[in-house]
Amino acid sequence: MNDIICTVDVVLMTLKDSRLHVALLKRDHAPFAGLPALPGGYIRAAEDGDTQAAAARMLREKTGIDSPYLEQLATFSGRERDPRGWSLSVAYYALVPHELIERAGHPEVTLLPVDKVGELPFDHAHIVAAAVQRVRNKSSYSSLPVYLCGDSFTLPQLQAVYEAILGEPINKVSFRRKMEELDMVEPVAGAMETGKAHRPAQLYRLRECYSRNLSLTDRALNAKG
Amino acid sequence: MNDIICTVDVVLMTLKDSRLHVALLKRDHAPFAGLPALPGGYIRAAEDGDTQAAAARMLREKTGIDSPYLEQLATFSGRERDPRGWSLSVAYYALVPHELIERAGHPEVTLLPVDKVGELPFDHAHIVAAAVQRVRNKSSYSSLPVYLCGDSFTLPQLQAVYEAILGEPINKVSFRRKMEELDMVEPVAGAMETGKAHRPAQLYRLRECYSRNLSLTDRALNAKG
DNA sequence: ACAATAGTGTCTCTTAGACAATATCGA
DNA sequence: TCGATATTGTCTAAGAGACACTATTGT
Repeated sequence: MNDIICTVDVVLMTLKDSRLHVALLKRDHAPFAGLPALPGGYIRAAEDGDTQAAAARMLREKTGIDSPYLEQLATFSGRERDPRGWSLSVAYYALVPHELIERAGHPEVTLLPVDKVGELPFDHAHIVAAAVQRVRNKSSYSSLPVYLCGDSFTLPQLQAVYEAILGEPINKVSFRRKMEELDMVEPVAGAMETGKAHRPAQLYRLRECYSRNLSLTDRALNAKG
Repeated sequence: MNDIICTVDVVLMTLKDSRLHVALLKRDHAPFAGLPALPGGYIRAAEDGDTQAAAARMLREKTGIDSPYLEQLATFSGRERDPRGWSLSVAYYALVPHELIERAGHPEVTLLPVDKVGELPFDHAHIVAAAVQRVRNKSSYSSLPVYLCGDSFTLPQLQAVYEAILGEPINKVSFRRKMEELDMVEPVAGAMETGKAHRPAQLYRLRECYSRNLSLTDRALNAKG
């Protein structure tokens, strides 16, 4: 009665060498078996409560990661995108610290810089591009990038993360003012980053209340006009 | 093989009496036959190129409207939202001038203020709420509201539209500066709004290049902090 | 002339960015 | 002490909002 292929795909992103990377997996089934593609698969009505749950399951099964942040990106559909026929994929995106991927220890996961993705099966290159655009845009007015950091981090580190995503330097004073205003991080009392040959930096952590929700601002981080 | 119900739903909105309204239709099939709900229905793989085309078809068939602006909102899914079983609905939203709905002449279309929607079948109330939030948010930094105006309009009229959507007054000077900066409207040479007992206002129209694309700004229209 | 709203000039206040001064570590 | 980077203070410039003034219509 219903001849539509229903899938979810997840764009798992992280920061490595100060550049945004996307996680790809070699496909083990046709079509496009053997080619790297986004982790994804069929929605299983029997076991998935909704598409969000399906995406979380896919991420867990294929990469071993349980991401705190997993947001719906958009739905991609059409007759041409899958050689098997009319298909529909609900795409999600997740941001995690690099260590989390290492620790999950799924060696078949490969990380590719988002600007080096090139051709991918289906319309996955298109989905990745949409995800990157969403992350860039959302990072400019929210706390989204903290999900790329570990449990604790210094403000200069966090600023470097923002700069890596946005692709341009941010004024230090403005950045600190903005973080203050967003009120999303708090200093870890007494914890400093030591070992460097210079003044130690205060360690911060994400406030509990924002562990799965973003902190938003109506004024972008850097407005060049 | 695939037991997922695939549908699209459209949140068609307009401005009436300076308030945002949503178009609802009485359902003529079960489930919830007879109740007002969003225009929507099954995706037809045979005739719809993708979900966007399906949404446009739905809007055309059920309301007689061909909206210049039709954007994907999000996908709503789950086991519980439809009594028939696990379902997935790709939701779209459209903004049109009130006259366009009148002129289409589908009398079964009823307009309800978005804050008076109350209970609706499926999770349609939820979808409407998401659409309203999206429109409010997007209106604060883009030319989205011009789709609610007719072919030509005065700047005070347009400002009133923005104020109706955002729910708060906007500074007149700032608004005009912003419209200038967005560069999305152009004066219609020599055309003025006459007949009122005061100085006539210049008529404007949307620039050709923005007829189906938004003009964006990185600084919100009104920032209260 | 008067009421009413359109359109513009300008002042002030807020906020972003530049710059620089101070602080604190390891070597 | 020196080199390096963290953190903070302050000045300047750009943009937003307040206010008021001028313009143009119908009555």
